[in-house]
Amino acid sequence: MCAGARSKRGRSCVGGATRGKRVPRAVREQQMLDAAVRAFARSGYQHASMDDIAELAGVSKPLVYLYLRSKEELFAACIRREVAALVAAVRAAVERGAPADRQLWSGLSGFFAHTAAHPDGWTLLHVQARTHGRPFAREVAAMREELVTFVTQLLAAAARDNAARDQLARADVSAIAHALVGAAESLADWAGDQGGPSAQEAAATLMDFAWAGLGNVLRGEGWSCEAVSHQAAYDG
Amino acid sequence: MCAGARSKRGRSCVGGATRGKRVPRAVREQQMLDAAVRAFARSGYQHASMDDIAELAGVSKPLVYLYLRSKEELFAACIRREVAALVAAVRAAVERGAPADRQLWSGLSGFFAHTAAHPDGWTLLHVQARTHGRPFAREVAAMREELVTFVTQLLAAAARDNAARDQLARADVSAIAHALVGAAESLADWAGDQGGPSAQEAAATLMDFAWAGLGNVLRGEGWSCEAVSHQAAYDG
Amino acid sequence: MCAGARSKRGRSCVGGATRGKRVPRAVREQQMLDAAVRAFARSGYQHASMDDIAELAGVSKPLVYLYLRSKEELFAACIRREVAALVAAVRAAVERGAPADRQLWSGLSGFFAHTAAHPDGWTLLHVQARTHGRPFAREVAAMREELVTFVTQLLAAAARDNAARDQLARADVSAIAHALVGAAESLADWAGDQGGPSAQEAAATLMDFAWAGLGNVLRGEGWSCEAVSHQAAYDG
Amino acid sequence: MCAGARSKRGRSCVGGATRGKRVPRAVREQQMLDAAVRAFARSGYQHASMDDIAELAGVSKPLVYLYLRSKEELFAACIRREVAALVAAVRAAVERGAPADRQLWSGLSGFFAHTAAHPDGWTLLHVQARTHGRPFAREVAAMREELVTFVTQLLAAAARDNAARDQLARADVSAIAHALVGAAESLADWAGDQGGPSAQEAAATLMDFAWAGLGNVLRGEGWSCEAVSHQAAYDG
DNA sequence: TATGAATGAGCGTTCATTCAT
DNA sequence: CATGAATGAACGCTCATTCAT
Repeated sequence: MCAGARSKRGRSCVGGATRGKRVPRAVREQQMLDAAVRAFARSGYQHASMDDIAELAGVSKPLVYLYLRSKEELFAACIRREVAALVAAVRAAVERGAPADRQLWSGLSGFFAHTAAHPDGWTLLHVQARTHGRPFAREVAAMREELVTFVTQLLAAAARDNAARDQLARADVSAIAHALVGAAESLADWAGDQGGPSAQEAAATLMDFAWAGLGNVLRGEGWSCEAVSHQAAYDG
Repeated sequence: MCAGARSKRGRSCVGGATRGKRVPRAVREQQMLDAAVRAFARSGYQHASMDDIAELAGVSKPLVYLYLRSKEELFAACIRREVAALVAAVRAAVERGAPADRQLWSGLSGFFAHTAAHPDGWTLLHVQARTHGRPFAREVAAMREELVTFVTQLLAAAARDNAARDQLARADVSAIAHALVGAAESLADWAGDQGGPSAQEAAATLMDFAWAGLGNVLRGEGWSCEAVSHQAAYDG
Repeated sequence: MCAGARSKRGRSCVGGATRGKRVPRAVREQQMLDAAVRAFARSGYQHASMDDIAELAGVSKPLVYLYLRSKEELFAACIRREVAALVAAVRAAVERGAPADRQLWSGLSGFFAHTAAHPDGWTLLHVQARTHGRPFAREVAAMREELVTFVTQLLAAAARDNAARDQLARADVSAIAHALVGAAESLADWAGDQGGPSAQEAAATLMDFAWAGLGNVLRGEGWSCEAVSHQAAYDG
Repeated sequence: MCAGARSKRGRSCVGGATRGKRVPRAVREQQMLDAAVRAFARSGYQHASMDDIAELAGVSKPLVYLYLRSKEELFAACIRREVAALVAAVRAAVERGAPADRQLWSGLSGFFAHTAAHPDGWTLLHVQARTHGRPFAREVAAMREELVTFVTQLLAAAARDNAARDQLARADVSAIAHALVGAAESLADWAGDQGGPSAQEAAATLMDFAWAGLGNVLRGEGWSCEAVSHQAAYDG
């Protein structure tokens, strides 16, 4: 593979890309996106040059421009593809119709499994996209909001079954959802390092940790800085 | 202020900087760091040019190089300053000698208060520093590890008083600490947007949410995906 | 020629370069080297800017970098080309198989003819290359050593036929070769000025001057500062 | 010495310079010239910065400007000083009134002795001054012309005593003088390297080599490319 | 479909030089 | 006599982008 490549720096093409062959557009585009996601994730948006990406994709630079117009649009296309893939993975993992906690757990499992399986994609979304200009950050923020909304709905569903539902302000639920998503992201990063937990472990830990806290809040029994109620947490 | 400025693009200087005046080196350096933190946080490392920073600081570019050697060293100096400031803020906020939960709460309050008061610094650390090269990311990672360690110790202290201490694996505590820090970061970001909660609210929500979960884990009563034990969370 | 040139300073391109046309890489490279040799020789390494050279070559600056990587490599390429050309010219001029003196004379003729025909190249080697960094100087020194060695061999060949061969220390031959090459260089410089001799004249003068001195040394009849033997030189 | 120096790179001052002391102008100027000659010779004109020179001289930069106006004038002053020193050394070495060959020999001895004793000065004149702009090269060329003229006069004096004087064209003498000076320079360079000859050896070798050749030319018995007269050189 | 050739624009960096004290 | 503070101008180099084929 990568037969005709005369890579200046000896790098080979990504995936099964073979240089010089006539290949349908759709396939070439995916090759380019593969290369770009990898390059952007590993080198950063600025440091990854169009030359690098073209070479990694096994095509000439003008072809990249022909298909993807500009570096910004290429980056945007990468983000869109990875966002779609992550959302799809989470959606597919969620067990619809199951109780809220089970849905949350399955969604988290899917999330951790996907980020672990696609580290470059996760880095692209979590690290690179936020750093380079509003439009990209917005795209990721939109996805994040989608996830937060999904979590919020699950929390609301749980609350619906609960006697204390009225005491639950919408803002509280949102805040908890944000905290939960942030915790998940943090664990996903940590899981990416060596020494971190597996996807299953991460999901389990987070559920252990979060669900009780949620119940607590729903019952209106939150920890209070005024009270000495912190005793409640570890007293039997 | 900014009297003699002949800003090419009409931008004014940051802070109380006045262009053209003779100022002692230490003062100028702080002005430069102020400008650089702002520029880096808002435009990103690559997009913020040394020209921009110099102009924002109200000095000429060579002076920036004379005092701070290079763009990389300038960025590093910014990160170091902001890391030190954030760590100091948290340290100062923690009520030493208080019970673990109270310490955690006060630390979180300090954290949220500082990030809210210094949004550019927080963006620099949380968003920009991770993206641009290992050395910077390492510096921030070290700070993060320091916070995680601090949280871990608090959790361990809480566990020590608890009957179920033996059931608590070290890894679990670490994971929870990571989750907690991630949740805090997420809330700090959210609080930075308009519409987000205040520092006090964020700290309170997170404590509500986290402390119960922690107690739950400590009691070994974690949510389990096999059991229907999720009922326990919202059942009375 | 130099049709589309919009030279900022009104300078025209070197040689037959026409700006803007698509030209094969090999040709462009030679045009660039032509321009660079000229610029370096006339302005010096530091004073000749890459902008100047690009303009003189009738191309844009990035193209120079694309083909020749950096100013240093460009300079090195110039030196290598001129070294090769000078050595080739001398080699081609030498009449192999002829007696040593005839070989020396023909070599000198070739040397003077080439330096006179390529004054910029000669300046580059003799004046500029020695001044700017070890690697360049080394390259020229290597060529010089090659010439010195060649001369040394000729002198040794002459000595071999001579009865006094044993009295000739190796160091003496080396020293004479160095002196001879230095004399040739000096004459080449002088011939470059207006008013200087032609190549033929220079070669003849130097031979007149050198060959007798050489015979003298070979016979062990050198001038001596102690003796009044200087009389021998101008006495009949 | 060099007491108050806060050299950024730990370099000490040249000679006996002591930083910060009040020192008469003439002395300071010589310190600066010492430093500049050294810096220019070793780093080249461009690479030696005014900061380096000031630091090496143990003074602040503005003082250098106060005394020597500009980098170009500083360089010119260095050249003038070194030219004067070299010319003075040669003049002092020449035994006036002695026969021409003895004068030439003593002059050469003085030349080699001085260049060996002041390698930075010699490098400045022979390598640096020619490379950087016309005015400097002219200054050195003038000195060279002075030496060539002196040699020419000696040769002419020798010829005057010779029967064949009429056959000696002025151009020939000039050419021989140029060759001789070039040979001397080449030997001076070579003597600067390790492994090269001493001043005395260089002078002796050059006289051995040159004086016979000169006599030969004066007698009109030069080597000829047409004749097979090269035999004459090494035949008894 | 695919590419070799070419460029405009900008950035990081350096340095000779000058005030104000 | 001597200097810390400050800058205008230029240069090496890179890169996204576009023709012409």
